[in-house]
Amino acid sequence: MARKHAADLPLKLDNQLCFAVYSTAHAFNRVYKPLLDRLGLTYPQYLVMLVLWERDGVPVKDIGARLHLDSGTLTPLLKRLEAAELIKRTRSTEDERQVLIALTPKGEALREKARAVPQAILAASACSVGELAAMKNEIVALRDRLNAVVGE
Amino acid sequence: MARKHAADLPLKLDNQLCFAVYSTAHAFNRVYKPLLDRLGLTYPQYLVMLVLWERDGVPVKDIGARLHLDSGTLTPLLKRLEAAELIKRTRSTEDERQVLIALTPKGEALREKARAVPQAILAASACSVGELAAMKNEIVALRDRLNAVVGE
DNA sequence: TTGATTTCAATCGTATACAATTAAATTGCG
DNA sequence: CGCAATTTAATTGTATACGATTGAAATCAA
Repeated sequence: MARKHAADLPLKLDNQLCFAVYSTAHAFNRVYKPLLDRLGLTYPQYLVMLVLWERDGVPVKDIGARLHLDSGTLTPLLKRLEAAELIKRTRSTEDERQVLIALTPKGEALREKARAVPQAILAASACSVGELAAMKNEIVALRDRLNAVVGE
Repeated sequence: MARKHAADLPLKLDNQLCFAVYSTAHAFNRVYKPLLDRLGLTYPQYLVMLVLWERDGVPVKDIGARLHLDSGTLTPLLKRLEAAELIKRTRSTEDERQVLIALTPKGEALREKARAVPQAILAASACSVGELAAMKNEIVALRDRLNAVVGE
């Protein structure tokens, strides 16, 4: 008996970086929710739109590589964006395996309304732009190390 | 025309802290997956077990408050842990609204196997304990500011 | 060039997440 | 006390996530 509690410290929830990241992702989601509701988007749908606003007419694969999502997640999500008339899905003629995702005019137009979102998030985080950028870089570096272990 | 691209920078995926957090949570998940498979747990199930290993016999509400999860998520998750014979769910006699969650001997025993997990994660993150703790504190501070905005 | 391999999206099954509703139990107020 | 308001889990419906499989298309190799 009288075993020291030290051995249990690594198992303490509050000591785990992963839980901090996991719960922060949820906290972000709650902040984004009312903003994205106005755009009629969920957060993953918003991420797909961000990718498309940067570059249009890309195959599903590329979106997946960018967001670390596979076709099992993206196919139904993209069908919902198509049903909302924000994107068009067309089989590539050069490579019939690929489905190319393009913005509709409505999807293009949504970009203007979306500009308000990052500003609101910045305000909610109560940080300077510089602090946010620094934290982002740290987290991305961590993410990349983790991904390297799993093998990309 | 000739509008500067500066206005688009906040909409760039790679500039967004939230995406960094979101994708890091996924990266963690991928690292945890093979470790937790050995325990027969998913990551959210592992989080519930961490809570119970700290304190046993708590109502569903308390677990939800700790993990920021509601009964819609926890009820089916806890039923699966009960089916796996890791926990027992019993209505409280003092307050029949509450369901108390207690570890079974099997659930208690799993704790020993779980000790290997945090070590493996530490190795995968390729950081010192001090760096991880510092990053965790920063992220938790951010999370708490975000939660304050939403109102808890 | 054919045949095996690989690639890509879709599909299926399981497991979170969360909003909204429900039902039962408890609390609190007049 | 007595009833309204609140609390707690469970339920329902929608939307991710991801592993595994499938089928079609493209590539590679012999």
